[in-house]
Amino acid sequence: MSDRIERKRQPSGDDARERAMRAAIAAIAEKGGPGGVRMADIAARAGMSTGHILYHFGRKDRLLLEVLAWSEADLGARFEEAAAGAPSSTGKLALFVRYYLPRQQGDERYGLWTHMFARPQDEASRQLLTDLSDTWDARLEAVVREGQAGGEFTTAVDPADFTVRAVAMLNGLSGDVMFGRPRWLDASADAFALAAFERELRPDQPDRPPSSPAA
Amino acid sequence: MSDRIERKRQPSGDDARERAMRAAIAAIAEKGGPGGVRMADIAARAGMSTGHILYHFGRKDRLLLEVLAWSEADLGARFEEAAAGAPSSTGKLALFVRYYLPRQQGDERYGLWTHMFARPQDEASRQLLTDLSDTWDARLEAVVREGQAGGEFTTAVDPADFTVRAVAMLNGLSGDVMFGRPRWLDASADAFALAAFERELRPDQPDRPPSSPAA
Amino acid sequence: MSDRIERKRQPSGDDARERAMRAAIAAIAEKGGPGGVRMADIAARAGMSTGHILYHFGRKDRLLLEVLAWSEADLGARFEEAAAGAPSSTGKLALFVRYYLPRQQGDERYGLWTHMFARPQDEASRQLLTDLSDTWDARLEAVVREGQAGGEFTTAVDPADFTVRAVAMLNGLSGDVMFGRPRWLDASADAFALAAFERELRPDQPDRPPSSPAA
Amino acid sequence: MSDRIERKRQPSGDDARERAMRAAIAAIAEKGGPGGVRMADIAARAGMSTGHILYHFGRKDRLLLEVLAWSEADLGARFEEAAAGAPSSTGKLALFVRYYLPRQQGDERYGLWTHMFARPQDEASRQLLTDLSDTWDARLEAVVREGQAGGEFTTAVDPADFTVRAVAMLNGLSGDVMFGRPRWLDASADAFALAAFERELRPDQPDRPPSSPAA
DNA sequence: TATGAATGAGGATTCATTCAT
DNA sequence: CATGAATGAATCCTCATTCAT
Repeated sequence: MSDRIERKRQPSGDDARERAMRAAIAAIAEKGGPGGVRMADIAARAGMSTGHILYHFGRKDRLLLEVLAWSEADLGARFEEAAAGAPSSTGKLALFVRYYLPRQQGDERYGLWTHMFARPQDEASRQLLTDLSDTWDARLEAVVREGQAGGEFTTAVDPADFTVRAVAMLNGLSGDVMFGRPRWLDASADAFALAAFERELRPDQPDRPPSSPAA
Repeated sequence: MSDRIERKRQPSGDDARERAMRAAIAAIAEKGGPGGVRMADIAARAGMSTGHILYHFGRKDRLLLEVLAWSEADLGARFEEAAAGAPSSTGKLALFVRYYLPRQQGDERYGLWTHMFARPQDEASRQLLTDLSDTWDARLEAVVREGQAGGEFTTAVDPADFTVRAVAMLNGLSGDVMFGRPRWLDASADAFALAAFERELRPDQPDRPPSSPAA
Repeated sequence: MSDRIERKRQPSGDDARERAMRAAIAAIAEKGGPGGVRMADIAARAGMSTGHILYHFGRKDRLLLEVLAWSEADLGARFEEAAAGAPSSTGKLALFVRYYLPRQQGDERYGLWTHMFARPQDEASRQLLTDLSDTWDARLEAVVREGQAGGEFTTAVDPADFTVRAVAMLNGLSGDVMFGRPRWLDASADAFALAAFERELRPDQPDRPPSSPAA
Repeated sequence: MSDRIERKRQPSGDDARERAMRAAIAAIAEKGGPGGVRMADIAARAGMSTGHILYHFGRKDRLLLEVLAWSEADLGARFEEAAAGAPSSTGKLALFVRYYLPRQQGDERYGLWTHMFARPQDEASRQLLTDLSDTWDARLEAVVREGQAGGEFTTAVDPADFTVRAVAMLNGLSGDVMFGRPRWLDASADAFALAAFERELRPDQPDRPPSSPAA
């Protein structure tokens, strides 16, 4: 994917790369978005010079892109590990929602996504972004198929179609959560989404009432 | 709502205000987003000085916010007019989708939304943004309720809950479309969304197959 | 020539333009060349902000170009005024040499010339530079033709050809003088050039010996 | 001369030095001047690290200076070899002009000269530059003297004086050619200069008309 | 010799915003 | 209302040079 991926864990310089990325994430969280972060903020946190950071990443947007890819890869791995230990597909579905939605208003991932999505990218970056998105799609679709195969989920739902709708909804919900839409201040977007998914995938379950926030 | 709304159609200065807003919309479309637009671009297009524009709007973000409110109000009005002439609730649903989703990659509305959502706003602005969103929610919910009342849509669906899910999905889809996610290059996000909504609201209809892009 | 020329002497802003140009000349002289001058130096000297200077000139090189044009126009005017008062063509020739050659090692004109000549310019700038050069050529050629018409100079010399050679030589000499080539430390490049020109244009004059520095 | 000159052709490191210098020349030609060339460009072309290049040359300007000296020495040697085989002094004169003037707009020598002349140098560098210039002067003067001794050139011309004038003119012409002064786009600066020199050194020759570009 | 990571000063340029007129 | 001159903070990025290995 990224042309740096295969160089990970190189003796010396990759330590610097990783430190820079960690610093960037922290700085973004603190400043409330990638736009508010200056290279100097990141450099200061990482304990290196801006020049050194640029030496590794070339330009700010490239750093941001790599940070996004890196943190998404990390989150994805953690999701998969958690999912591997889940007892049921329903459990995996719940984990997907939990890992995918932003945890809080300051969540740095979402800001990174919108920042990168917002501005025109070179083709390689667009591809990376697309790959990142597709990977999450694939994870969800796999959960659905597995649930169907195991008889947990109805086969009346087309997994691919469901996935597109579900991820789109999750993305939309993410925006609301990040903005602090009042609705999600006292209700859980997590629970809301999960309930909706379950109603569709497990229609015969004892009826949960439609979740509250919409009321 | 906005402290300017009530001054609309006032004799003189509103002409300038409107010219500025139209210019802003055009400039945003041309530059591909509010971030790429300078006050000077807008001023040039509007045929006035930047100073004059700021005289009316105070600061750039305020202008942008008013532009968003203004263009959403306009779009909403056009939707309602169109919906009023639609023969069925299903038709209104289709119109909602059509008006709500961005028409194309350069659509200036979406950029405006994400721009405003992205950065910390004063409370008044947050409220305006929330109102704007809520208004669209209300429009969709009204369509659903009307369809249920008329027997067109199933009453098994909770209108409020459906609305939240539907709008979230539409928002997520908007992001994909604006980014140019390959999936929506050859398939219609409009049709995809509409099909999904109809399957849920009119479950007994002759089965449409799940729409293609997800396949 | 410059698209600003006609706006000279405008009430307010042109004062700023001129102040900026004067400041630039002084700064260049002090720092020993345009390369060593920062916008901030110029701004400080002019008593304005760098932003204000860029507001008028757009970018550093444009400022430098206008400074060159402005100072050359001024020097040219002063030459022409002096020449008008000269009793003979020989006198005018001497004045040409005196005005054209750099007066000293720190002369800001020459640095400006080489700076602008050195880097790739847009077509408009190239044209301006060419015009500036051509104007000096024309001045010298006029002196020669006048001298021939008045019988002071031999008509055996082709004025256009002579001019090209003479100006080229003067340019080459300028480089030597600015570099501080030892030869011109104790001898006068002025006198050397003038003697050469006179030998060619007034061949029957009592023989001056070839000027010393070449010895 | 240079404190490195005597180490030339030393076993190991001189290979690296020479590779670096060749790379520098190529890079300068490509980037259109020494200013546009980064150490990294040179290093990449030479297949070594910037660190290694600096290890050999200490600083960029020093490298540039050595490149100039090296390429001038080479050019001078080639001129002398060619001149040795020329049948007449007139032929040698033509060769001098041909070797001395820049061959084309991108000629890397001229850019190097002006780059080094432009900025303040330490005394050793100034001396080297002066020596380099003087060497060319001496070459031309020798040709003139030889032509006079052989009866080819008139003895009415003082060789030293002529040389100073001729080289200055050639330098001035070089600037014009490098800038792309329109005059020399369709006419040959070579021919123009040579004609002028011949008219002076061989006054009784069947009259060539003054060369065209000046017309 | 050779590398390349690391530095850090340097500097132009951008633009929203202010304000005198 | 309207202008546009003036501000000046904000910041990315460049690149020669150093230095530990």
